[in-house]
Amino acid sequence: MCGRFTLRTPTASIANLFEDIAIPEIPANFNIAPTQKVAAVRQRTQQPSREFSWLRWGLLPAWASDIKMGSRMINARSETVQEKPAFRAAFKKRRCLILADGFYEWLATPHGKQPIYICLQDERPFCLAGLWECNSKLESKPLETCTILTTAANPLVAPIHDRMPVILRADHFDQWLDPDFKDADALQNLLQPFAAQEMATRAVSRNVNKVGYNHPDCLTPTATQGELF
DNA sequence: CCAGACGTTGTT
DNA sequence: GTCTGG
DNA sequence: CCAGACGTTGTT
DNA sequence: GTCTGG
Repeated sequence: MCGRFTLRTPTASIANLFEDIAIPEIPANFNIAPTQKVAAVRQRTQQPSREFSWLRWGLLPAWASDIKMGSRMINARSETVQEKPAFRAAFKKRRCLILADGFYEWLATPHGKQPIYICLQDERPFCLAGLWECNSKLESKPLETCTILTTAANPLVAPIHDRMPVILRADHFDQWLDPDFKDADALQNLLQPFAAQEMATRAVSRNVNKVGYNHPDCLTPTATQGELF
């Protein structure tokens, strides 16, 4: 699954992914958690251009009347997302990209939970497949929220966890973002596990949840990586 | 018909 | 909003 | 996902 | 143990 991730790449490099979109300054965050604002790109219906948005992580359907519902909707299974009542409307018309450059999975060991950081081998930023919603029933201002799709773990991640977030290749951005693209099977085909040979894992400091979201020590390698599996 | 759920993960 | 269960 | 709380009453 | 908040 994906319950914590990072976005620490300098904003100028992130902007290179989207030449046509104005990207605001994005502070490095080494520990992005549910309910926080995540950096996203989306395209609204009947509007030609894409836009950058900050979205609250934890999808709250338009009809939800309890904000608690959103904090549990941090992931959507790609295998069932098109049918689930909480996600299917967003899947049809409100798909988005969530900017990231790595994510954490927690490996249970005899000595406790060991955070493992997973990113691309070249550590470049990438996009996670997301959905977004707008809810106006709860607060005076409309609340825009999102969720991250998950899929089966690839062979690199499988020893740590059986699920991983959907990473989209740049040549799939167009279809994923287009609210008028209706081919459900084609969309489903975008949600495959990312190539293991292009990714890397490393055990990192257990202080990831103590040192603070903006602290690079989140990614300090630990010495025990070889003993973990 | 109305009432109530609407989700994922990991663990047992 | 829409489906399921009673 | 993890960390932290997990309660009520009366008074300010 | 389980829920809530971040």
